[in-house]
Amino acid sequence: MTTELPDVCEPRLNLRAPDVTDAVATAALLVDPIRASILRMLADGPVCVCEMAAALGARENNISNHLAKLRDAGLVHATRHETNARFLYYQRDEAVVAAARAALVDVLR
Amino acid sequence: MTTELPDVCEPRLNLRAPDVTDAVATAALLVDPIRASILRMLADGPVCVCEMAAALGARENNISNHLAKLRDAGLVHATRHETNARFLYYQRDEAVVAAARAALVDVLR
DNA sequence: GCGATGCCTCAGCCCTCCGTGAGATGTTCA
DNA sequence: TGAACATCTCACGGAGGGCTGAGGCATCGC
Repeated sequence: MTTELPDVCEPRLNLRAPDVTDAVATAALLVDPIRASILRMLADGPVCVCEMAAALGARENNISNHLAKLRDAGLVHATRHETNARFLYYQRDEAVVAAARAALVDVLR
Repeated sequence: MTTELPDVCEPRLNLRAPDVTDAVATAALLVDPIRASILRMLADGPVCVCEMAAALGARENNISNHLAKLRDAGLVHATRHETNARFLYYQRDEAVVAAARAALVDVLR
């Protein structure tokens, strides 16, 4: 990459717009503090909805709304607890998370 | 990190909320396609406002509004062209960009 | 079975943010 | 000097997204 300013006085009108759709979609998920906190918490292992609600000081249906968006994006999925199936434990899909991370890093690299 | 579900039937109410303020602030800048495209374009070297407007198909005052937010965040700064001072060339502050990237990666890692 | 618990979905209100237009500043050129 | 250009700032109107409450489904303990 060139850190120099271009010599020409004429603006370059042939510059192409980069493709940032994946990075923007990921940023749209991270822009909410609750969703960002959820993704960070799940980096340390599975967490159930009521645990997230308690840790983040939010109501459970609010957490559930945000989890729906993360689920639709494929970043997380839920499994029921073996001995107490009332609890839904969420965990990340690390392959999708890695792709999302790569898209963000590509913009800021 | 543990990928296993916890054995206890009692939810863990002692989980702490992570600090995601820096990542959220960065995501708030990347969530707009124009700002994300600007940051990606500037990775290849300085670009002036009219060049961004032409490449992205947006009006110059719109680009300028977005550049103001990136400037306030310290991610970019402007220098006038030496031989034609009408043109403002923007470039990234790579130290700030690296910090923003690190904050995002920390949430998704 | 019945109540309590954990979680989900949906509609509604509210707030924030983006694009636009107008006006202002600074620079170049004739 | 005046016109054209490049850019900035601000106020306004509209669209999108978050929080809430109500209602519903599934599971566990008594």
